[in-house]
Amino acid sequence: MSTKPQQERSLGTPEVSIRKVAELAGVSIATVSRCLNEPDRVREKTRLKVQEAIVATGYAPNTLARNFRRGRTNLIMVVLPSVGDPFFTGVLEGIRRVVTQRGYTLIISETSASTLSADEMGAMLVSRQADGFILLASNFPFGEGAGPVPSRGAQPIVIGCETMSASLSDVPSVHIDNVQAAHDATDYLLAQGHRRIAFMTGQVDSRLTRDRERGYRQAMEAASQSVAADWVVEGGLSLEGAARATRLLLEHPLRPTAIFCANDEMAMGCLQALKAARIEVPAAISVMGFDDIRYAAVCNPALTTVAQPTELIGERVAQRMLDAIDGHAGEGSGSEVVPHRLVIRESVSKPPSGD
Amino acid sequence: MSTKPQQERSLGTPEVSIRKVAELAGVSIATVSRCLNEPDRVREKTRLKVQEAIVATGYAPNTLARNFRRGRTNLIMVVLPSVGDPFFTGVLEGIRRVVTQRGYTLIISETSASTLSADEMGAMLVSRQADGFILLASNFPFGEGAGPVPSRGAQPIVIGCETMSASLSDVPSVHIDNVQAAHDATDYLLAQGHRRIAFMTGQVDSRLTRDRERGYRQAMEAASQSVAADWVVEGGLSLEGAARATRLLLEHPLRPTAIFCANDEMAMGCLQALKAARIEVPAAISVMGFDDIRYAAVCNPALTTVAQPTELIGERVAQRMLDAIDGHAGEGSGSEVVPHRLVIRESVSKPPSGD
DNA sequence: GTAATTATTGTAAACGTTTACAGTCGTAGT
DNA sequence: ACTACGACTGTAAACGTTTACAATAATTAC
Repeated sequence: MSTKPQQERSLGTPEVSIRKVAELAGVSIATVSRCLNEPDRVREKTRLKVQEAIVATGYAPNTLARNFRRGRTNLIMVVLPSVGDPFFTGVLEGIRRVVTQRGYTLIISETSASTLSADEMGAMLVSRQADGFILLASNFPFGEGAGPVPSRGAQPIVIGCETMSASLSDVPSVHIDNVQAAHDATDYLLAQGHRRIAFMTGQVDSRLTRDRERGYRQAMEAASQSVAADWVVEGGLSLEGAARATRLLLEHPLRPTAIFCANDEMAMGCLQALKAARIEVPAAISVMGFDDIRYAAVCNPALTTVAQPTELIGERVAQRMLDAIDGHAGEGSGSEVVPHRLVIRESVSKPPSGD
Repeated sequence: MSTKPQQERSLGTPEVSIRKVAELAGVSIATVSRCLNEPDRVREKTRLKVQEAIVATGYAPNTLARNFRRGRTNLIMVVLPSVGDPFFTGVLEGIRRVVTQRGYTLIISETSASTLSADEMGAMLVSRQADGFILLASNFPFGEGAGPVPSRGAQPIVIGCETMSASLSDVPSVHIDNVQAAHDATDYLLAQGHRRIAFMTGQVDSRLTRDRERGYRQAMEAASQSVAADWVVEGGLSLEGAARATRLLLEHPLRPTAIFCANDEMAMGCLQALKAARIEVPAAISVMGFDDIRYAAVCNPALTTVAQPTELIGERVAQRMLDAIDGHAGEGSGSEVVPHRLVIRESVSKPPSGD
C-alpha cells in the first residue's frame, strides 16, 4: 500500500540453521531433518508445524554441510574444451535429459588447453566437488603416457566424443568411429572424382583429429592416391587458424581440389579464406567438414560434412555415468561406438574438369 | 620392467583422511592442516615429514569437509542460457582471466528456459554451492515482477549483458546500452536509404530483445518512418525460428528492404531463409545482425552487425563480483554501461533502386 | 645458567547436517 | 485397564576439516 516497495526481508539474514527451526517448531533437529528428507516418516501435524517454522525463519538447508555429511553433492560435472562451441549443444542436451531425471544437477567446467594445467585438472577430478565427471575434451594431462587417470575410485569418469589411448580403455567412453568416419568422408570425395585432397587437422597432439587424419590417409592409400607433402595442414580447430592453413594450401605447387577439414569450425574458416581469395566453392575447390554443427547448414555454400549423433552420445554417456555412480561399473566399461552419417549439402562437387 | 604396465595404486583407496597422515607423520592433525594452509607457520623439518606422509598415503583433502568448515567453495558460478552459444566465448574468457587470478574456479550452469523452473533457480542461488553467481541470462523467475531476487546476503549476484528491471537496479550489472545500440544500427539502415525496415525479436518476454526493439522503434519514429503491422516478428533466438520468421516477412504485402535481427544467430537463420528463397543479400534485402559473434565475419555475405565488447564485459562483471565478495558492495552497485560498436561488413547495402 | 620471548605444536571445540539407536507416545487387541 | 506393537520423536555421535587457545620447545637476552 505504501508508495515505495516494501523492503525485501532477504537481505543480511545472519544465517539460520536447523536448530533455530527446531527450536521454533518445538521439536528436535532430527525431526526437522526428517521433514526435509523423508517426510512420510513424520506425523502430519508435526510436519506442518515444522513447515511453518521453516517459512517463518526463512530457513534453507546449508548445502555445504549437507554435501559434507552425505559425502556427495548430487552434481555431475561435464568438462569441455570451450563453452562457445556449438558442437556441444546437442551432447549437453542429451546428458541433461537423463541426469536431471535422476535428480542430478549438471555443472560445466571449461578447460581451454591454455588455462588448465595438469595439476589443476588432477585436483579437480580428485576433489569431491561432483559425484562424477563427464569429459568431452581430450586435452588432459593424463592418458597418452602423460600419467594415470587420477581416479580415487570414488568419482567415476566417463568420456564422450573423444577416444582415449588404449591403455585407458577401462574408462568408459562413447564416441563415433572417427577413423572410419573420416575414411567414409574421404571416400566420398574420391568418388566425386577428387584426387588431390588435402586434410586440415586440429592440434597435432589431439587424439581426435589424429584419428580422423588416419582415416583420411587410409582412404587415400586404399585408393592408391599419394598424399603430397604439406597437404596435411594444421588449423588449430579455430576459424583464424583454418584461414591461415587454407592460404598455405592455396600456395601449394600441387594445389588440392578438395580440402577435408577435421571439424566444421575449421571448414568455415576455410570457406572464409577461399571466399577472400575469390575461389568458388565447390566449383573450384570442394570443402568437407566434420561434426555437422548447426551452422553447417547455414553456411553459404552449406557444408557437406559428417554428422555425429550428438544427443545420443549425450544420453549414452550420461547413462554410463549413472551406472558407474550406482556401482554397475564392470558391465559397461570399454568404449561404445555410435554411428556417424555423411550429410551431403553444397560444399562438395566434382573437381573442375581440368582435373 | 615387467611387460604389462604396473597396477595403478589409485583404485579402491578406501578414503584417507587427515588423521592417517598425522598418525604416519607422528604429528597432530592440526599440524597437517597447517602444512597445507599456512606452510610457513610450521617448521621445515616437520613440514617435510608431513609432506612425505601425504604422498605415502596418497592423501588429498576432502573438499566437501573443507568447504563446509570454511563456509565457502572458492567457486564462482556463471549462469548462461545456452552452452553452445558462441556469443559467450569472449565473456567467459574475460571472466576467467580475472577470477582465476584471484584463486577462484569457474563453473558454468546452463539454464535453457525450458529446463529451469523458478524453484530450481531460487534453490541454486540460495544454496551455497558457489561463492557468487554471475548471471548472463535473463530468463529468470525473478525480477520483472516475478518475485524478489533470492539473495541471502551471502552469495552476491552480478548480471552481465542483460539488464534487469528498474526495481532490481541494486543488483550490479554490466552491459551495453541496448536501446541506443539498436537505435544506431537502425539509423545506419536508414542512412543507407532503407525505409521499410523489419525487426526480428527474440522472445517477447526477454528484456534484452525488448530493449533492442525499443531502440529500433525510437529510430524509426525519429526518422518519421512508420512501422507496419507484422514488421516485428519473433525469431525465438534460433536459426529455425529466424528462418520461419523470415518466410513470414517475405509474404508481407509491404515487403521490407531490410531486416534487423536482434542477434546474429537469427541473422544467420535469416540469411539461410533468404538464400533458400533465392533472394540476393544485400542486393534485394539487407540484413543487420547483433552481437558480432565470431561466425558473423564468416557468413556469406559477412554480417554487418553491432559488436559488444565481450571480453571487457567479462572482466568488468568479474571485477564487480570480486568486489562484492570482498564486501566492497556499496561502492559499485548499479549498472555499468560499456560501449558498443557498429561493424560494417557485407550484408547491408542501399535498398534496390525501385525503393 | 636463567628468564623472557618467540616459534612451533598439540588439544579440543566447532561448523550444520544426517542417522543409528533408544525412547516415548498412541493405538488396538485383549 | 493392561500389554504389545508400531509409529513417531529425541539423543547423541559422526563426518573431516579449521582454528582459538593452551602448552611446549627453541631461541635469545641478560
